[in-house]
Amino acid sequence: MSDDTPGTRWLSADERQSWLALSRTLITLPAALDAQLQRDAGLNHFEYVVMAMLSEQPDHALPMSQLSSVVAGSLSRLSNVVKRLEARGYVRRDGHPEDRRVKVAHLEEAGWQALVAAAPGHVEHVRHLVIDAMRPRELAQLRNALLKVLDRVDPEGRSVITEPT
Amino acid sequence: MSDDTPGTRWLSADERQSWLALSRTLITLPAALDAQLQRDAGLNHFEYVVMAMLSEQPDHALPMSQLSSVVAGSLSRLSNVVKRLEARGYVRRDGHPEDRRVKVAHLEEAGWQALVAAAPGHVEHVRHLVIDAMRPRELAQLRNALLKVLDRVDPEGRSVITEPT
DNA sequence: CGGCATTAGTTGCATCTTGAAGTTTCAACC
DNA sequence: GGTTGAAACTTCAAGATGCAACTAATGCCG
Repeated sequence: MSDDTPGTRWLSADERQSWLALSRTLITLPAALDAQLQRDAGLNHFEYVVMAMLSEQPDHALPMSQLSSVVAGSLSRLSNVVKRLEARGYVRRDGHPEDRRVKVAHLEEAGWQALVAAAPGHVEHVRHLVIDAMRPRELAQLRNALLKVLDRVDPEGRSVITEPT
Repeated sequence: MSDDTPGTRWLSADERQSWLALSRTLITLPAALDAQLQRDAGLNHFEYVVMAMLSEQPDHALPMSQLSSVVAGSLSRLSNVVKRLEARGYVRRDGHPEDRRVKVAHLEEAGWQALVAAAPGHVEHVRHLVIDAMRPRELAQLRNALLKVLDRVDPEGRSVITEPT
């Protein structure tokens, strides 16, 4: 890129390399995750995350908008996904007794089963692609850096992710 | 997740936090990039990357399949995108004189102009979300970790990205 | 109470992506 | 030199996403 716009702070060679690595990861990794899950479990990554987050709630349930924060997706996207999962019998949507605007997504038994069936292969894959690809030290550094990015992307930071120890 | 499958090495708490941070980034950051570029330049991130990579070639041109490696996207996806860019007059596809199977994507003047117009805002945004969000040291660590991931995701490693210095 | 802004969620539409299948060209092999 | 296999692309149908518009319920404020 040319540097004829004095007002813009272009990236240094090092910064550019880092950005390219991240940019490439954003294009490549989701495709790899989707492919494995789709092939082995008939789910895409986002669907998996939605069910996984539900499964970690004490009662396997969460209102739609809270769920959308937890999975970091738009409410619109979540609504579509939950509709699909509901059609497969993986999830149910109940009304909320105290606030009739709220719909509570509830993981069904079949959804739990699908999750349990998909989890080992998925974890295996994640381990292979990320966790086992580097030393614990480097993994911690990765988390540290990504948390700073997430803080910029979503300043509200309703992230469930805790600070590194 | 339950640990009743002895054969699976589940993630430790630390590993899980790191994976969640990455997973969340994969969902969140592309949306942020697309939103800015779409709003300010009428391009999505992938379209931008395609034109940017073309612009960095000596002759502003590259065969489709080589381009698809450089941008790390599938050939099918690239074909669709280039067709759109061609319809806007941003790119042209020429035949290759020595191998008639090959189509060479060529960045047009209008595409170059669009890129030059979009770049400052995009770089600004990338700086804000990633580069300026952390210290140079941490940025280097981020790159180091992501390169290891990329090595697993695409073992062929036709990446143009060089090793950290 | 009556209106007004806000919150929760869904949906329609236009766009994008993917995966499979098809075309054309080249290379290799006997 | 024909056949077979692979490579380079494109295309099409099916599914996924985002945005904006919409409904509906709640909260608030005078």
